[in-house]
Amino acid sequence: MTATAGKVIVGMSGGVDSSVSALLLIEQGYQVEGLFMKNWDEDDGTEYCTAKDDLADAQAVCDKLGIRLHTANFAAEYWDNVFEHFLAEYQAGRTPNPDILCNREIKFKVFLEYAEMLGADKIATGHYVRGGVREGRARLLKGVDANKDQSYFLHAVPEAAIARTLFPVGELEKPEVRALAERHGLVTARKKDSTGICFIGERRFSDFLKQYLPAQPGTIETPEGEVIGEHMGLMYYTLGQRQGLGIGGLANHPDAPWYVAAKDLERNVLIAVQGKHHPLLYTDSLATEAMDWVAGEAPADGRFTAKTRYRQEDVPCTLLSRADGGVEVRFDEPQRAVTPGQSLVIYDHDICLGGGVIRTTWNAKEAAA
RNA sequence: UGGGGUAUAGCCAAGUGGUAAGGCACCGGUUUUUGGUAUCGGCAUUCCCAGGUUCGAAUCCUGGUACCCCAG
Repeated sequence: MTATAGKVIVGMSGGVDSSVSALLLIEQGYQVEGLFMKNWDEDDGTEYCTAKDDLADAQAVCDKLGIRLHTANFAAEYWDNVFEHFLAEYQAGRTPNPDILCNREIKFKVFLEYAEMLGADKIATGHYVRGGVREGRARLLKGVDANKDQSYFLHAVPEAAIARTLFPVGELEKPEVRALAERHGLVTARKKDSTGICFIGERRFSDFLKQYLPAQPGTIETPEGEVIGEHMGLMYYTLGQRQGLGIGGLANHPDAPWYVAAKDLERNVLIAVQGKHHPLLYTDSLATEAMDWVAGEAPADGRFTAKTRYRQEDVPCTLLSRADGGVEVRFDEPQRAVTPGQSLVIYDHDICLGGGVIRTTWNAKEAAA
């Protein structure tokens, strides 16, 4: 068994999922080594120095499992291939998802190449997805734990990389993962799930962005043009957002909270509407930039389900491919706050087919009426 | 300087003698490998100020102050 299983390098983040991934691979007979990546060099003091703790945890787990832990710093690649694009998107008024790019450009590219250099046959990560090859083509499936499924973040990873990656925890429910870690005495067993941008961590978001993008204050207005507040810069807000608008009670307006409905870049005006379900927050159609298809090519036009953001149910839609590599999608029901810059990800039941960045949205129903 | 009105938390706002609703905003926790959403909790010993009546006042009385409206 050991002779055929091969060498796997696991991306160890210092969290419970990658810890258990390493554990499972060892049990499966692989020759396992770990690799801890540091892809963000702190420049703002000691407040967010969690990377050190994470490394210590990863090391402790590897020691416990009796495997070697490598470390690598891909901060330069991260900055050039992920962060600069992230800033450019915000600058343009969109809301990017850096972790999707991070997976494609760092974890499943730079890391994969580095692992191959170390002699690995395959890599592994702690993502809640299932990989596999069928009829010669790689496939990406949702994780077994529907609540933790992370296929949304991996839809842009190329077929060849998926084919060389193992996702041990994708077959498990999160509670099982924690129980396994507990049973094997791994220090990460009860560690809180990490959140925030991968490798950067949790931040006060607009403060974080302000370090890179200068403030450009303007007014907040209702769709009718009534000025109801001031914003610090359109790039600090996203569609559907409630917190941070600072709009208190207004005479002659109801008690409901205000949400961002649109950005008027020409006038530098943020358009806000009142009530979580205001019609202007909903659209039923969208068009994307060029798509990334897991299997390398687009499926036939037709009926699928899709997500417009992480952790939302995928909902029924009709897909139409365009000649430029993008797609147009029409949802059966209008969707709330579909946001340019975020990604549309297409599913066929449990199969993640691929996705692309949302470029524009509109309402087909209104247009037809 | 004639008349009328209003003054309650950052904002909107209930409360007209019985010991300060509610909403928004904000802050904190939870959820979450983006942003956001959602959810839970916190948030006026005090009602423009000073006196007075009363067992008891944001609520009644007196005197100030500020703002608004109408009329000049």
